[in-house]
Amino acid sequence: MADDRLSLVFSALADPTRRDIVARLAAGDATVNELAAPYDVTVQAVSKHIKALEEAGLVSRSRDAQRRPCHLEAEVFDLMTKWIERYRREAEDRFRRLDVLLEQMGGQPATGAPTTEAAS
Amino acid sequence: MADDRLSLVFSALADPTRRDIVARLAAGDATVNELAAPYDVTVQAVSKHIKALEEAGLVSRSRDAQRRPCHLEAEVFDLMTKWIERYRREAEDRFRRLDVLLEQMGGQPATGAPTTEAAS
DNA sequence: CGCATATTCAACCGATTGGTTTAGTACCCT
DNA sequence: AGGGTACTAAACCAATCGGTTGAATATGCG
Repeated sequence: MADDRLSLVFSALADPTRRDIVARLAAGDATVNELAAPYDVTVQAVSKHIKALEEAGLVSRSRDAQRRPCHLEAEVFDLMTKWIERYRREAEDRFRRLDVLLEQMGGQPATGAPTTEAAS
Repeated sequence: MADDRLSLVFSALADPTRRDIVARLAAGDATVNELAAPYDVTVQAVSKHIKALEEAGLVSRSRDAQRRPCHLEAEVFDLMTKWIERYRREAEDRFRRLDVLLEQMGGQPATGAPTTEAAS
């Protein structure tokens, strides 16, 4: 797998267990054991998932005795949203131009054309 | 790999070549051959990439003689942004509450606190 | 110290991935 | 019909993934 930041983030979130971990961390920091509890896989497997999230920059960890509390680094989400929004906007602009063109040609407007507050 | 929609979309975008294909499709529809041209992999490999994007719902295809023009379905991006924004918001709200709490306790405000127009 | 708890490391396993080559299908043109 | 172009399917391969078990490390507690 490519090791650039965006690839790491996307592939970290491609796994439902890891997305669930992120969702739970959004509600508050938690230790590996706490995070592992709800799943029916071993704590080692969860430890690996957390490591993947950490390498993607989505999670950071501190130390509290033998515990390693995990903390969600939500800023990394920006990297994704920026990428997504950029191309979504391009695609929608293009669609809108096409729509205008079709109207000028006297045809029906294209169906499902995104509006200015597209896909809120 | 999990086959729920969100997993398919995230893992489709975890590959830099596929992200590049999406970026190029945002500028306009293109055929498999056109898309494959810039990369130094075989057209079959690109065909597979496009299939992955298609299965994630990011790309649709029509038919034009022997050509199969690819079209970006930007609406699917919403699925991701919704997921991302939800947990980012939760995490930031939590961070802000902590920040307020620290101030009430007379300490320094936490550093790097997200503002209301967080990480623009 | 000795033991329990929390976490990681290492080795292994089957499934999946991204790539290849080779072959097949679909369509146009003469 | 025959041949070229665009694309997909199939079989294969090395690398990675998500999981396991078992052992190691780090810390707190009596």
